[in-house]
Amino acid sequence: MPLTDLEHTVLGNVWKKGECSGYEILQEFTHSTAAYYRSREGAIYPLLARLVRRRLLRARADKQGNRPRRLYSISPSGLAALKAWLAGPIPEADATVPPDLVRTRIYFLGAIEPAKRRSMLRDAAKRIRGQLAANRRKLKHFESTGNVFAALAVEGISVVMQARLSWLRRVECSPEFAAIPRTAFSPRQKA
Amino acid sequence: MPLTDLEHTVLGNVWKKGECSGYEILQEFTHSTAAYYRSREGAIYPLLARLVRRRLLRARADKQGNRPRRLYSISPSGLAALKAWLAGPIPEADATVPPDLVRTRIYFLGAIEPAKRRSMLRDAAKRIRGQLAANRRKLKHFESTGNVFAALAVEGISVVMQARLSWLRRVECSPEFAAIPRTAFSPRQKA
DNA sequence: CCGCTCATGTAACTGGTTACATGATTTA
DNA sequence: TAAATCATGTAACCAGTTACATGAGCGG
Repeated sequence: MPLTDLEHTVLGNVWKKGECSGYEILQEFTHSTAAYYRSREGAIYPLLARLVRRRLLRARADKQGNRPRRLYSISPSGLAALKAWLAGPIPEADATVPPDLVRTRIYFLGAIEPAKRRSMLRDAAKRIRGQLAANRRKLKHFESTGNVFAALAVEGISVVMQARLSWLRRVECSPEFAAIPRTAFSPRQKA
Repeated sequence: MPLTDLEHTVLGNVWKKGECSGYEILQEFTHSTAAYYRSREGAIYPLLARLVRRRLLRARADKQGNRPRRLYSISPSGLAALKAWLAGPIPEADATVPPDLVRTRIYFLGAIEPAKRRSMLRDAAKRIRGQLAANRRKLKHFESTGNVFAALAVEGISVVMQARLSWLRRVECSPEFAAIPRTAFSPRQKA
């Protein structure tokens, strides 16, 4: 059975960190700025056990430190699986637009009155700007530590967030955001 | 219990279409360009039944047409739920970066050799360009039918896809895509 | 000694996926 | 008449969520 996206991502994280505890991996996910990756213990610990069972990760007990913990490292077959995922063809689904619940809301925004549409847009833009600020800090950190690929990925986050913002500004200027509300059964109604 | 994102989206679709069959809603999802929304019968039909049970949708049998089918329409409380979702504050998670498996791959791209990195980027860019072309057709369609909010949403897709593409081009120009491969345990190694 | 972080789990649940089943009607 | 599409489901499964449990060490 093929690995899930989350499994590939954990595999990649263990490769990138080198030998590390489950808790460290967990932190990486819970502290992620991207909500998508904020996984919990209930996801990560069983997943690590799964990858060990499949011999993609190796685990050993660490008694050196103060607290007892299990240290994971990637196995040769794990590295092979990671490389296959990275070098293999991009699944068509991974190239489609990522889900965006703000965009989805706008698709249905005709259902509420113009004043509320505008406040919704302002709210969305404000939150996205906040995300962008946090992102810039992250980028600086990765650049200063020479983590080149992480920096490139974070740049990718920034350009997408900026694109979303500039699009929201364009939406705000659209005539529909001052016009009379359009109702469900007269979708062709024009100003 | 609050509605899921998919439930809100279906609710919105029924509002937008007016009275319609489960199959029509299903088509909307299976034919979506965004992989995220490509739900199957097993998701949509039980979901519709759930919304009917919660009185957010109404169902009636249609015997007029050739094939027997159930027609769904949004109820007053359903419309209220939709409006509350649209006008309510954007959850912080919905404002974070959408997941992007291409970006995730790039985060770990140091694991494969430069030649493979480049071919991966070319592959990703090619597929995203294909998506963009399909998108332009959709935009034209919505513009010509006066579906203003759908057109705005599709514009949102376009700007994000273009941002991803321009970012991929920048990544391709980065020195790491010609340099010697970086390994897991010497992440600070520089050209 | 109280609360926080480190550290590892488990048990119940559930939304959505996969895959199958069924039958009628239209189109080639 | 065969294939495609319309149309509606169900049953098994499973990854990930929610929520809880536990205990050790550390800082104030």
